[in-house]
Amino acid sequence: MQIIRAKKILVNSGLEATPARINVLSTCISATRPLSVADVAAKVGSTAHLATIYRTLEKLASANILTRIDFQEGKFRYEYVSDHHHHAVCESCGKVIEVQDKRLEAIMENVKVGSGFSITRHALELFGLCHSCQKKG
Amino acid sequence: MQIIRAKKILVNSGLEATPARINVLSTCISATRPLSVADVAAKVGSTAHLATIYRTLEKLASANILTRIDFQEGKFRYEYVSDHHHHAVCESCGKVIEVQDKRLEAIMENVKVGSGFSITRHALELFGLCHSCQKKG
DNA sequence: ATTCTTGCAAAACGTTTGCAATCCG
DNA sequence: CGGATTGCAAACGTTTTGCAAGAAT
Repeated sequence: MQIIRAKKILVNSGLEATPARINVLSTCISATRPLSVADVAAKVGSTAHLATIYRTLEKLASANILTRIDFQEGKFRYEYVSDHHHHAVCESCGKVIEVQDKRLEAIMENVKVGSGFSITRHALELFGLCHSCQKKG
Repeated sequence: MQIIRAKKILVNSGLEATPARINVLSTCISATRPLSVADVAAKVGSTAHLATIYRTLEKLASANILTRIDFQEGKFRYEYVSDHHHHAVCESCGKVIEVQDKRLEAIMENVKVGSGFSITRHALELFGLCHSCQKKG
């Protein structure tokens, strides 16, 4: 459990450290992969209502404590991250691994878009088959 | 109108060239930006029921005639594309421009993911402010 | 005749919101 | 006290689905 850590993070960010928030955040910290709202709800049980989870995750994302991630499933996921990275998602079994490529980031930094856009964020997700699903054909 | 062209594309792909499909596809071909299902529905009027539009767009995407795009709005968009490219979306006014970066593609081609993923597709979207919205500050 | 496609209505999801009760500073 | 947070229920927008009617091969 990451309850103490979650509490510190909340206080550090000037957010009230309520039980609901502590539970939601510590769940995200403990997770090994980006969690959907339903995932979080299943983990926190009755300690936080679904609507509260939505509000909490949104608030934590606004505070840059969590990152909102989109695997193009028709719903969002949230991840507790320190370093910026991307994901490769297996389209067969759903396995997720983190991907980092310095060349990628270097390019992303200075993608100069012709018509003068100023880019504030980007979303890059990779999709394919993981090692074991490739063998299963 | 791109009706004749739409019809040819459908036949070429072995799909029945029904009025509903022709209307949906020619609408996408004529579009200057990725269309949501509601966008398509507004354009085709009563020539295709909403459920039919969903089914048609999905079918066209499966046949690689359209690309399904996700601007993280809670809904998908569809685009008729010949060349592979990405998008920059203005978060203020919604303006969309196409982005191409050969270095980006070159890297994407051989992102070797440690754990042996084989990458079949990727999604990259850029978000920020367009030229005129930057000035409006 | 048999398969594919469509319209319709209903339902399924994910998400948001109004409001009253409650908690916290 | 006064503002922030929560639970609840209801609503919302997008997408999917079962089914019967219709069209195509």
